[in-house]
Amino acid sequence: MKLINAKSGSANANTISDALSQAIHEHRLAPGTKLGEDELSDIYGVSRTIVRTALQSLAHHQIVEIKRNRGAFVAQPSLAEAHEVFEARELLEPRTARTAALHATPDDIVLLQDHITQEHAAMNAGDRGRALYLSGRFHIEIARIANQQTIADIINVLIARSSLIIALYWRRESALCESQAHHALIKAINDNDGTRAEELMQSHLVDLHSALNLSELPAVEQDLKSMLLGDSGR
Amino acid sequence: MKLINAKSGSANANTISDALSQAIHEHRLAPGTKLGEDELSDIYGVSRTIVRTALQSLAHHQIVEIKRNRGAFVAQPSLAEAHEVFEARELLEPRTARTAALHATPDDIVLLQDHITQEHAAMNAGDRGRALYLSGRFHIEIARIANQQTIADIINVLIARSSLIIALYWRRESALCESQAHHALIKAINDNDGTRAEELMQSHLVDLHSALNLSELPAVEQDLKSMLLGDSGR
DNA sequence: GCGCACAATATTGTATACAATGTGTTTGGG
DNA sequence: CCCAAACACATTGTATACAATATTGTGCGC
Repeated sequence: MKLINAKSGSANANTISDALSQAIHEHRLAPGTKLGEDELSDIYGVSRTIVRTALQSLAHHQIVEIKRNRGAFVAQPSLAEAHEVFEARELLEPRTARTAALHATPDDIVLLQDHITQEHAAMNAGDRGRALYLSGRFHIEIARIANQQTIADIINVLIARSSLIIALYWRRESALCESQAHHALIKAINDNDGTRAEELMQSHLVDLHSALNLSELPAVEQDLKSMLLGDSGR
Repeated sequence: MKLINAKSGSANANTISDALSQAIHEHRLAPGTKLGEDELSDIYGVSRTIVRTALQSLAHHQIVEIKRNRGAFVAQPSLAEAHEVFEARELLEPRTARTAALHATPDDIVLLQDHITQEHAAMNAGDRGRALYLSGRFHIEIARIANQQTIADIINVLIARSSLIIALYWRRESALCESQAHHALIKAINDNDGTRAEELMQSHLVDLHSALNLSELPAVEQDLKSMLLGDSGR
């Protein structure tokens, strides 16, 4: 496992959980990956106490699963969870986008456009993981603009889980071109057109949701089992 | 501080956080109360390690605030947070109630009616705290019936925070008679009337939200300060 | 050679010891 | 008598030692 920000000697629980969270979000850590405590405490130069705090924090966000006496693993959301996450986002985000459109200041617009620019740059640089991370941040930014910190926190968690869901269930056929939808959203927000912003966000989320593969995929830990059971060629 | 379930010797982090959570929900622990680690580890007969895990869990749910080098305190949501929490609930719960109405089985109805009965019993017994706790569980139960575990988890957190908000900002004039609204909701759900369930939940939440005191209350910890500054009489 | 039981190892769970920080008290000076 | 600085105390933060559990490896019997 290779992680950035692995400075030795001066990391606290937040920096570790943030680093892991970002790594997961950018698909540098795949679902099912074991996150050993000793391993992480070596990497970050802190005791297991701190590492455990960080892992518990990630577990609360449901992007890490802690199995008793087995350790921490990057979560593998089930297909049911995947649908639930997007359904929750569809309840929260459209109305929040409406509010954001009514509250947005010129500075906010600049910030959002900056996001898009970076997103585009990452995409052109071939760094799909970073583009995905940035597109998630875009959604959180909208909740912040709506002056709804509580909803922003909830969306933050849902987006982290969405990243795992995309890693597991994304259909390769459908291209992940979020920047177009985001661009349209910025325009609606800039025009203070709440209704349009709400509609755009709604359809954007429906698009994402419908681009998921409907068939249940085998979990990484289950891969071995299913392969040994003979269906390796499928 | 006096807490139930204080068995010595066999508690894990979950039992402690659940006990504290319930105590907070039932208003046996007031906002601002200091939750000392040694104190809790004595009460539950475990080391501070376990207590800290429990407190961190509650902090993630935002019903406990951990101040670095100062300790853990029962959270004191600001008025802005209070509004945000109810706005989030208004986005999530009505639509979820609709789904529940369409999914509910006869067993579910029985379970909900059971809830109401207990709620009523607690109210008659003068145990307002327990009635409040049960009424919260009622809302979570609806999300469960809607087959939306993710949303149920979110609502669970929001309701815990709502309990703190009620403790801080409730107007005494307005009676807290939720069982009527809940009764009407059960009827709509029993009739599989999704639209009506959604409407009822919406108005129920608006009622709760509008029953908050609009003026910011002084935080408990600030009481001392403001008294020492001379405005003791206000 | 195969399967099961047992032992060795590695990893996590818990408790405790020590360090760091904040709080309250006491004492000295004005 | 009041204020301030320094000290003592209490509490939290972190690291480490030990215990419990799961996993892996080995050897014995069949």
